[in-house]
Amino acid sequence: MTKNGRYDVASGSGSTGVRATRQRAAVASVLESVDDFRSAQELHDLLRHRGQSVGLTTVYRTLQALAESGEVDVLRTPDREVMYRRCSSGHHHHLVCRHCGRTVEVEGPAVERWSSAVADQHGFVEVDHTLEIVGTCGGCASARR
Amino acid sequence: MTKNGRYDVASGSGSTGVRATRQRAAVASVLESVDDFRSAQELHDLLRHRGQSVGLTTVYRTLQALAESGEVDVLRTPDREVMYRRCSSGHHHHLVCRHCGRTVEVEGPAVERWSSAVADQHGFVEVDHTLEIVGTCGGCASARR
DNA sequence: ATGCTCATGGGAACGGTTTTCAACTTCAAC
DNA sequence: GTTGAAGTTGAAAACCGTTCCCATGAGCAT
Repeated sequence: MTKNGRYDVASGSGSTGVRATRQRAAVASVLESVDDFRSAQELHDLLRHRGQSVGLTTVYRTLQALAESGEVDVLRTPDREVMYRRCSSGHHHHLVCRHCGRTVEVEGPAVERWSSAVADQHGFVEVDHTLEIVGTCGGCASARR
Repeated sequence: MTKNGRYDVASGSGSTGVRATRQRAAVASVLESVDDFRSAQELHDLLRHRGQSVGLTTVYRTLQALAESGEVDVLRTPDREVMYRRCSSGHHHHLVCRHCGRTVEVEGPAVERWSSAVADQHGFVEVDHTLEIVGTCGGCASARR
């Protein structure tokens, strides 16, 4: 929520060649202002309407970087679009409303244990998993009744 | 494994306008002959090499139909490709090798219970979920050691 | 201020998937 | 067996999210 022109992105190190730019700050800030999953293109549009235009290419690059460093969560919609959302650190899953996109982060220690047990049983190693729960949230359910 | 030209696809009804064609039989049969996930394009190639060419468009259409009717499972790779695999009926999840694609179907009643409980807790209804476990299978693990 | 290096962004390229549409099959009815 | 209505096919073009190219621009240590 910085009001002036100041910003700081990944304010750390100084040795690794990662630079603080207006664009990265803008992407980080727009992510901060929404709390559901958004596609790169939607974020690009939001930025334009805010008067903080950032090239689409840059939006993609920045989101990828953020995803890689674990600062945003990634979700793939059925229509092959990738959605992003700032997230809390640590491993978690999502409960997403299929209508409005409302998202709740949930943890499932039991699931973690179960999946590694199953993998083990079948001789799989370096196991990873994806789990997303989609449904209709309370609001949307009453709205469309 | 029909040796002659005969085939039958969705041999039923007769009233709903769905027809038995060489192409649909070919797609069904190639799916029968593989047991890992394959992309539409891979299946299209396999068919060509078998001398049972089917247009790519038709392969896509047929796979979509099969997926819709629950006769094949669908998986989306990180690189936005959709993979298909014939599957057993009923709800299940997959343990997939990230290197060779080897796939094991697994069931997780605990996961089902957990996810619907979580959804309930947050007021979500009509809940669905996706869970895929990816890892390196025993074979690939030793091969790349 | 300078310069080295990294970052940006418009436009072209990519690639999986879907659409278009005219020619072709299937199959129920005769 | 023929016919004809309706479903099916497939080559090529369109689609569309994403990535690449590369000339220009901007951070930051000096």
